[in-house]
Amino acid sequence: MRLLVVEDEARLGKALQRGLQAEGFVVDVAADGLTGLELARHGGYDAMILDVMLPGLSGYRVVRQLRAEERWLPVLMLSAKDGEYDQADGLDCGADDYLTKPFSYVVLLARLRALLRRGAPQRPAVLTAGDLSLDPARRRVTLAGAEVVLTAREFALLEYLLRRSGAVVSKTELLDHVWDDSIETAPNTVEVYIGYLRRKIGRERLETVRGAGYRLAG
Amino acid sequence: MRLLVVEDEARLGKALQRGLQAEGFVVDVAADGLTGLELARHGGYDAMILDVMLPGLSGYRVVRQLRAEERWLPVLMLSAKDGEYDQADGLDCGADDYLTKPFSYVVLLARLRALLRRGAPQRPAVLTAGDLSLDPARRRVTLAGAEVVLTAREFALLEYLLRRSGAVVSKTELLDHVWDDSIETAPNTVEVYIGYLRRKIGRERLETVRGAGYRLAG
DNA sequence: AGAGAGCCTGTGATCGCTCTCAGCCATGGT
DNA sequence: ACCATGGCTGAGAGCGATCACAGGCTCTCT
Repeated sequence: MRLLVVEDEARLGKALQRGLQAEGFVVDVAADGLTGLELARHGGYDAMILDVMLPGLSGYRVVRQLRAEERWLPVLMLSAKDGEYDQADGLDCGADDYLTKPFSYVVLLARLRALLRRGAPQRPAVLTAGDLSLDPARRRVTLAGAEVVLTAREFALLEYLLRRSGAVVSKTELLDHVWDDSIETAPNTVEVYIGYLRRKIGRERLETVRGAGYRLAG
Repeated sequence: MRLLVVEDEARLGKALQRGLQAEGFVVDVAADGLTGLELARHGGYDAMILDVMLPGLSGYRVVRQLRAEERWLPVLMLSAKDGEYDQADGLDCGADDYLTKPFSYVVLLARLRALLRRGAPQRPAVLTAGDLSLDPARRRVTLAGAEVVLTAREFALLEYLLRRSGAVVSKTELLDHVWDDSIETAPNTVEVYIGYLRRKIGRERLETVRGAGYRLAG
């Protein structure tokens, strides 16, 4: 784990660096806001410990700037100010945690661990096959970059086919998984919706396997 | 946003509930560790405020159990113990933040906001989508720089949609997270409020996905 | 107590989606 | 080449989702 410590008070900076290195972290130290910001931008750190009172650029500004640039590395703020509004301001600027000096080293470590634990959020998978892609969360389908508008049923059908992309899927299987009341629904319904899909995503991508079902080009 | 408060001291629990509801949160309160754990498992909350000293099952155990079950909802711990090792223990059990009683309400709110931010896929202090921006801390919404005045419910709805910006959000999900008594409230209510929002922020920004829900232009 | 704001429900109209039906077409076996 | 089987498609009926409007209820502030 790589950490960036931005702290102008040399002694504290050194102490932090040594202590954190002893815990197995790789630690760089910057002594002012501007170099801190620059390093945070391009240093590839896993988290940042940021003093508020800095020469040049305050800690508040550093976080705000980082967040404005859509950089989301975890930031733990350090400050001598312990007023409730100072703390709230720091957090509302985009910091993830806030510690007031003097702080306990044990607490700093625990909070740092908590921050690192909450790593990058996993993004939901996007299903693709060739130039076709489907995003289940956004309910969006694109074909060679262009958006394709599908109805709810068409979407559900395509999603199922994409999950089995390349395999032959029978009409009964589709009725079971894409339609609610598979007994009541005629197999012809599937054929109809396959037809709709073909019109929207292109005929050649969705193959008929006579007597067996359908196959989406994988 | 749905919150779960687990606190056995009835007066503090009530006070928290009232205060947080005034901020637009949907808040449930549990008075002991076991019901708290059960609710956290299946309640679909966005975050949890958890007292350490609880009858039956301590707060430490509740978090540990939740994490063991791979449930990652953000947890803010409350405790009267302010020893550095108590704090470190709480965080190392899997809590995301730790506040010692007595705490400042302003700080609690700021830390809660930071926690919710961190849980979201993206985590700016101010939520934006295009020329629309919403500041949870200041309760302000601006559209292309001009302030938009929203009622409490409209604000909560927009905030939730913004946090899921780009994704399709179903009416039931909205009822769960933005409304208190989701069973008692008709889906039509959501439709009505979507209508209000559209009038205020512009029709084109808030798309209907028929049969699925609504999507805020991301 | 009264006024006003905000919140929710009920109703009716509209419109898009879903599915059925009936007939046509394609395929492959004889 | 012919037939049987299975697949495809255009048209349309019905239904369910969505939306807007209006009215009633409940709080809060004066």
